[in-house]
Amino acid sequence: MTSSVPVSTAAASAAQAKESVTCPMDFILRMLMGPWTTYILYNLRSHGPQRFGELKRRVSGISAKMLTERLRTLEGASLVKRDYEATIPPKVTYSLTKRGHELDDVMGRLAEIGMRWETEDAAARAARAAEQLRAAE
Amino acid sequence: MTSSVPVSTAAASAAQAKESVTCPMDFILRMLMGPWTTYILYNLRSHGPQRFGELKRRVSGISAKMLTERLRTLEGASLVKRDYEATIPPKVTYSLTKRGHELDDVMGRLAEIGMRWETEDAAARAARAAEQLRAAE
DNA sequence: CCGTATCCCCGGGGATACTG
DNA sequence: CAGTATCCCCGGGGATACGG
Repeated sequence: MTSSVPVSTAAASAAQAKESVTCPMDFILRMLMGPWTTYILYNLRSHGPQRFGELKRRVSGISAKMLTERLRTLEGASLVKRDYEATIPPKVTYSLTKRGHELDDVMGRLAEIGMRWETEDAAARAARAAEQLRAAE
Repeated sequence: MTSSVPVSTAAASAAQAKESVTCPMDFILRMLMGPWTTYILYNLRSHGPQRFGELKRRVSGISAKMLTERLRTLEGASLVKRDYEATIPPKVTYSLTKRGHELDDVMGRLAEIGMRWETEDAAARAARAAEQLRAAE
């Protein structure tokens, strides 16, 4: 998700709405589609609540600016919770909200489908390669 | 999804892989996350196979360049099928592949969750507004 | 440690014009 | 009709430096 992941422009969304061809899952996908979002949610799921720096280290390559922006967005969508402890040094912990966990089974299904396709594609490639060899003989 | 939706950069993906914190659903989400992608899949689902111009009209606001690029990507991922008839004028029809339809139930679930959240949020806003009024009296 | 502020650059994507 | 080619511009996002 390094590239920009502008999902759709506001103008486009407006246009969609006008045409009343609105997509019910657009809102939620627009969220998931954000750059780095899946990595963030995935890490919060698999490693549990964690601090900003921890998360930043795990989602390798992300900039602080980007991570902050994504977390704020997810927070705004009530998918992620931010816990601030005003100790010195300060300690901020992020975790999935109840709503965030509602995506668990969908995420699981997507992961399952993704993995199945991956193996199917690998098998197809292997079959093609074998065919190539056979033809070459 | 008007904005650019570069999901993650190749570098980021590579970094992820290196850290072996790979997300199994990343591939598939990277696909769904592409700009306009959901609109396209949604339209192909609800209106069935259709021609380029038809699709372009429905996904209002999208440019020909973008639509072409997205369709090529979806084709490459075997989610969409392209049928070309060399008549004059030429006729090109796009439709979901079998694999494309494998996303149907996940899409359905996402749509359901999205709509539920929408109504929940609307209710919450209404409650808040009512509270405001009550406080103002 | 957890951010925000500033700067700057690159390329994504729209508009237009043109071809098969 | 279904694209491709060209141009051009805007802002997304990284790097750096700094504040709470």
